[in-house]
Amino acid sequence: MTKTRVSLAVVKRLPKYYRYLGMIEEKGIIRVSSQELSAITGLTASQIRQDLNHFGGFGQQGYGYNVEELRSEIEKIIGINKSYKAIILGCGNIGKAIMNYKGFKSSGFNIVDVFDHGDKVGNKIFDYEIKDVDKLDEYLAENKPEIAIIAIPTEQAQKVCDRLVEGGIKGIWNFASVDLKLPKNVVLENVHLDESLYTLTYYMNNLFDYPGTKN
Amino acid sequence: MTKTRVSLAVVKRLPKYYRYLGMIEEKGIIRVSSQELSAITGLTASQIRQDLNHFGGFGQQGYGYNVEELRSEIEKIIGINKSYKAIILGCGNIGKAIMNYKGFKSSGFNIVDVFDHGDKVGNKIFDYEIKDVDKLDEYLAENKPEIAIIAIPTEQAQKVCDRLVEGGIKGIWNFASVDLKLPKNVVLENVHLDESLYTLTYYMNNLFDYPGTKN
DNA sequence: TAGATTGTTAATCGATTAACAATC
DNA sequence: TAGATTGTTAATCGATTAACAATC
Repeated sequence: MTKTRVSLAVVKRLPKYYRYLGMIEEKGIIRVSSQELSAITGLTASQIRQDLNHFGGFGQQGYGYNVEELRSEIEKIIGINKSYKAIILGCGNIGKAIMNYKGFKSSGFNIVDVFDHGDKVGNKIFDYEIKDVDKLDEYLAENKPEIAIIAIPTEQAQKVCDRLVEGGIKGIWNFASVDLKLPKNVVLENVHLDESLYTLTYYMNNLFDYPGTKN
Repeated sequence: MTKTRVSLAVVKRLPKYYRYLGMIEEKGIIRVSSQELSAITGLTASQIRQDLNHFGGFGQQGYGYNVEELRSEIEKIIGINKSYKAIILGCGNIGKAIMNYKGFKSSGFNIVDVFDHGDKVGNKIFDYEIKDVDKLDEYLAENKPEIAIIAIPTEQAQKVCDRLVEGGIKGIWNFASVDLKLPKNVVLENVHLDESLYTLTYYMNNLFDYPGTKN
C-alpha cells in the first residue's frame, strides 16, 4: 500500500482551510461540517471531504469536524508548527517589504540575515545589517538556514540560486521573474508578480473568460 | 459557433510564453517551432500548440511561429499593449514596494495615486503625496482609474473593495489575505503571500508530493 | 434508535497528451 | 516534390462532483 501523491491543487487549498478554520475558531465555534465549510469557503462539501481525507480521517460521522483539532492538524501538515531560519537575498523593495512583514515571525519564520552587494553591504535596514553576498557560501555552511528568499534582479537569480542549493538550502521562495533550475530535492515556490498582473489585465480585457473568484 | 471559454490554466501560461518569446526575440531569433518552445519552457509541444490555437492560428505548417509576431499577438491578448491607470490603497511595506517597482511603468501600468489614512495622509513617499482614503469616492468619480491595488490590512480590505467597486474600478490586484466578495464583472487577482509561503513549507515537509517545478 | 454527516467509491467533467491529416 | 510542422481531432489522464454505505 503506497501512499498516492497529493496533487498540487489540494496542497494549494490547505492554506485556505487553515485560514478559515482560524477565523471560525476565533469566533468560539467548536464543530463544523463539510457543508458549513463549503458555505464559507465557496468550495464544494464533497471536495472538502476528499481533500481532508488525503491526510487522515479527521471527522466523525454524524458530527463533523472539531474546529480546533482540524486546524491544528492542518497546521502540522503544512508544517507551520515548526520554526524556520530564513535569509533574504536582496534588500530592494521586495526584500524590505518582507523584512518588515510582521506576519512572518508570528508564523514561525525567522528572517535571520539579509544579503546584498556593493554599496549596500554594511548598511542597516530594519535592524538588519546587510551582509555581503560574496560571503554567502561560508555563511550557509556555518548557519544552515532552511529557507532562502530571492528578491534580487532576474539576471542574477540563477547564479545565486545555484550557490544556495550548493550550500544546502531546503526551500527557495523566489520573487524574481525566472524559472529557476534546481534539483528536485530543493523546493521552489515562485511569486511571479508580473504574471499575476498579466492575468488581471487578461481578464479585464476578456471578461467572457473570467471564471469569477475560482483562483 | 460560440467561442468556448479559455480555461484559467491556459491564461496562466500566457505570461510565460510572453516572457520566453521576449527572451528569444532579444537574441535575434526569427522563427520558433512548438518543439523548440517546448524545450525552453518545459511544457509539451502539443500543449503549446493547443494553447496558442485558442486565440488563433499564429503558426504556419512546416515553418513554425514567427517570434516577433507571436509575441506581439500575445501582448495584445494579455492586454499589455494598452496603458492603465492604477491606484494603490495602503502605503505600508507592500504598497511602497509596488510604488517603487520600475517594471510596471515600462509595461504600461501607471500608478497615478496612493491612498492611506490617519497620520500618513499628506506624507510624500517616492514622489507620491499620500491621499486620504476618506476622499476615495470623489476621486474615483473624477479620475476613473481602471486598476486598484489593495495593500492594506486584511480587516479593512472588504470595505475598501466595496467602495472601489461602487466607484467603477475594473480590476483589483489584492495583496490582503482575504477572499474578497465582488460582482463578477470586476476582475480580482490575488497575491496571497502567506498561502504561497505555506505551499513552500508543505513541500519542504512532504518532499514525496513535490511535483518539481510544475507550478 | 433515528438523524446526521463522514469516508469512500463510482460517475462526470475537464485538461493534457498523442496522433495524424492538412498544408506550407 | 519531400520534409517539416502546424491545427485539430481522438485518447488518456487526472481532478471534481455525486452518491451512498458506514458509523457516530
